[in-house]
Parts: sequence; C-alpha cells; structure tokens
Amino acid sequence: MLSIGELSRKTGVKVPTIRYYEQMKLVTAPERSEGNQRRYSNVELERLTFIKHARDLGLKIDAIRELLDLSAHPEQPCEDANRIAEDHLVATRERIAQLQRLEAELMRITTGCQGDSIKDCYVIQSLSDHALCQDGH
Amino acid sequence: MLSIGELSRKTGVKVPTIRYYEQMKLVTAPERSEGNQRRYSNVELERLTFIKHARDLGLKIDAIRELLDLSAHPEQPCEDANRIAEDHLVATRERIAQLQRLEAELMRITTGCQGDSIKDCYVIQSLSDHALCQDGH
DNA sequence: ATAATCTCTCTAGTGACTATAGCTTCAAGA
DNA sequence: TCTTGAAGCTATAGTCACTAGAGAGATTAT
Repeated sequence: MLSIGELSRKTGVKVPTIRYYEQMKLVTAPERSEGNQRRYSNVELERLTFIKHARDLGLKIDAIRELLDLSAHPEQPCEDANRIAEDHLVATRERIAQLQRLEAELMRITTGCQGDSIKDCYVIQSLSDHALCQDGH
Repeated sequence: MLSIGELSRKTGVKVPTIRYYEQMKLVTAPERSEGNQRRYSNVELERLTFIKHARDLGLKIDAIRELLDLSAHPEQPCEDANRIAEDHLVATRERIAQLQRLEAELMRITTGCQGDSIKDCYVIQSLSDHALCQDGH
C-alpha cells in the first residue's frame, strides 16, 4: 500500500493534483488508514500512470475519462479509442501549424527592428499598425 | 465616437472582452454617453488594435501591458520591446518543438493499433504501459 | 410610439490545476 | 516512551483570459 506521497513520486503526478483527480472522479477514492490517510494499491498506480501519460500527450481530462471507460470494457471494439487519439493528433497538428505562423510573424517583427528608440521600434510599430495585421497571420 | 459594439467590430475584440480589458486596466475607462454607455475615440481604437495584434501573437496580458508602457515613452531605447518579442519567439519555438514530439508519439500510437477490440488496442496499451512512457517523450 | 437591438452591471463558470491556512497523523531517532 | 519534523488532511481561494447569463436601462429605426 502506497501513501499519496509515494504514489506521487512513482507517477510524477503532484500530490494536490492526485487529490484533485479524485475530486474530479478520474481516480476513485482509495482506502484510508486508521488515521484517515489515503492508501493506494497497484490498481490505482496503474490508472494514474495511464492518466499521467495521457496528460503528457496533451489529452484533456474528458478525453482521458472516455479512454478509461473504454479500457474498462476489453471486449468492445477499439475504434473509439483510436478516434480519440486521432482527433487529438489532428488538433495537435493544427496547433503546430498555427504556432509556426506566429513564429514567422515574430521573426519578421524581431529581426526587422533597426531603430534604437521606441519611436522607431519595429516591434512596437508592427503591433500598432493595423495594415500589418490585416494580411493573414 | 464609437460605441463598444462598433469598437468590437473594428478590432475583432468581443464586447465582453473589451470590458474585461478595462477592468484589467489594459485600456483606460472611456467617456460615457448621457445614458452611461461607453464612447470610444481613435486613441482607444488604436490601443485596442495593438492589444488584439499582440494577443493574436500569443503574448500574455502582462507582456502587452509592458509593451504599452514602453510605447508611451518614445524616447526610451527599444531593447526592452525587442527582448519581450524575442523571449516570446523563443517560448513559441520551444512549444512547437514540444508539440512535434507529442505529434510523433501520437502517430506512433495511432498507426500502431492493429487489434480490433480494446484488449488488444495499441492506444490503450501505450497509455497503460509504464515502460513505453519512460523513454523520453 | 414602439419594437428591435445594444448596452449596462454583476455574478458565476471554464480547465486544470496551485497555493494557503490550520489542523492531524506518521515514522524515526534519543 | 517521547519528541520532532515531515507528510497528510480538509476547505477555501487564486490563477489566466476570458465567456455566459440575468435582469435592467439606453439607443436607433421605423
């Protein structure tokens, strides 16, 4: 049996976050010691590892809840699990593309500045200028 | 003089968001009509355009506040403005790199699944398996 | 004058935690 | 056995940047 601190160290999930997950019913309330402290078994260790891994991949709590529900039904087809992962892959790619557009714009702004006082600063000008922000970034 | 709705249409910033910015003191409280409605001049239009542009680039409110302070002092050197923009560029690149690692991992997971029921599902297995998450992503 | 639209303030909710306060329990050493 | 310090408990509030909703008043077009 693990204390919440030991579980935290084994999974890399912070103690308050574990309690938060319990509140959100992502993990079920574990047994308690005589003195009312949480005591976890390997079942909970595995579940929390699953959650940690999924969170690290950027999956939302709701998506993780769905995956956990699915994994509780081993005979069901795995289409749904794939769909969740693939949807997230698509969203991740979109986010990357968007950030790359921003990166290009930031590069343009930061490398363009030749002035040495604010009144000539290209960064400030670019942000001020309505014309510059119209075309698409 | 513009109503808050007109300002919203011109800048692309939603009406409640404009009021929120006023509360956060990013924009100063404008004049009011007889009936207590906000009336904006071009000064505020430009300031809000600046804010919108900066937010679209992903800059945080605090960074924007700093840039606005800087732009109020045209004779100051523009190093600080450049630093803010460059810091954000670096952070954006790191975020892109991180998302690309996640993308690779998600691809591995989603394309690896050959099973057709949850008990063989590679997505679920990958998330469950502690070994798979140790090495680096 | 009236209807439709806009605007006002205020409060609360979002997601996924994080921080704080004030208390109790546990484990290890003297 | 006693003590001390770390770890754990609950409950509440704060974070960021908004967004939603209620219920009331203002403005504009017809």
